[in-house]
Amino acid sequence: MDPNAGLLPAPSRACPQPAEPSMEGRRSPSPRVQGRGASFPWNQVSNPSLTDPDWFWDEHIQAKRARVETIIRGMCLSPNPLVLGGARARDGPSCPEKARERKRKQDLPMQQPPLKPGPAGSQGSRKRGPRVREQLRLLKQQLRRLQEHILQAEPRDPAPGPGSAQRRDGCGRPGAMDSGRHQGSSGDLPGVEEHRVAEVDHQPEEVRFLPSGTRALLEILRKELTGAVSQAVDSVLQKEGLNPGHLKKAKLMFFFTRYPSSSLLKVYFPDVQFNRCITSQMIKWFSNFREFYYIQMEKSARQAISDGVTNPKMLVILRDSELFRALNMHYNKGNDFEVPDCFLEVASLTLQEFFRAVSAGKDSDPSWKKPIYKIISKLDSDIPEIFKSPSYPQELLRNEDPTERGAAGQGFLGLS
DNA sequence: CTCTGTCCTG
DNA sequence: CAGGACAGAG
Repeated sequence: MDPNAGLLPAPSRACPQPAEPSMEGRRSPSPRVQGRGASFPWNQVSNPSLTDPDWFWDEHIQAKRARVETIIRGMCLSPNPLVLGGARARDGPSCPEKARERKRKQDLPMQQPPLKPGPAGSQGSRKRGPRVREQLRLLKQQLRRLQEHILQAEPRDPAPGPGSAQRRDGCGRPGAMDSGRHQGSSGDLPGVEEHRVAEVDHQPEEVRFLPSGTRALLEILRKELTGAVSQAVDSVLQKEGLNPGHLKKAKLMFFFTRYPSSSLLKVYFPDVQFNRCITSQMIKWFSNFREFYYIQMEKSARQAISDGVTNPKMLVILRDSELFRALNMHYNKGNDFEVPDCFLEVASLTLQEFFRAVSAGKDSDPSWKKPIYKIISKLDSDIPEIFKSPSYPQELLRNEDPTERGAAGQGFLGLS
């Protein structure tokens, strides 16, 4: 039954954080990086001595090394420092794992506050996705290299003429330390980009006094730091998990399928790494979709009855009806997708079933909706192939603009 | 016991 | 929409 059974590593104890947090946490890392860039030591130097460049050099290298070491130390102590900021708000006893979780950790009272994931080093890294762990490992490695470069340079240049430092450790070549990453990940963070531009174009006076070799090194250091940090932030947040785009897609898929199986979901979300948590979250989405759907149907059916309608066949949902407006607003907010006819047919049928049931007084039975659910569950249609594309709703996401685009029915035609 | 799905709540 | 309780099927 469970396609996941046997595929998942048994010890997957708890689930990665749900999607919601990571969606919103996306903005938080930016200021963090900016802050670091903004407080780089050379911005604070008040009166560099031209006659004693060595002193100057040592002071700043010391300071910089201290910073880097702090970072590295931080990385070692806390395997996941970057996520703690805001992305884990709803982490905790949320996934289906929790039941077993409670069983295993018998030493923990069930009421224990779901706060800390625990001492970072010990159990923190055990459950984390191999992907993230790998990324963090790479980051540590990068920072380590950075530190080594600093240490190499520290014995100071006798006369840091143009290029002397470069020749010694190879740092002079742009990209010597790049070794194939960088790829614009830092550029993805607007704040970082701004800093880079600003500091390159308006180098503080103090920096100009530095020997060119030193300047080059500082430049590289800065790029490495901002690059590495922002890349780490990106990769950690990258959204393993579900993002708003996935939600949007799921809603559109609801027009075709009300009861998608988990295996179907896997096929239509090839970019999602499914695990128990993700799967149940997505199933939950559809459950929520259905809830809204059935509530609307029941409401409409009762309305029709009170309006004096007697023949269920009269109940057909057209694109200009109130019911359609509500549904479209819920599943297709931007009105940027053309609701398929098959959905309207199924919806009309659902409405009629509710009408019949309520008319016949079936609603006195506590489980009177069950038969209706059963009927509707057999009316799923095929989902267009395009939905199998990982980036399908991408184009639609641009129009996420909340500033209304004409209510129901009109926006689409009106704007085309 | 696990997986799904519903219901109710925030 | 997420959490959590709960029910039913397997």
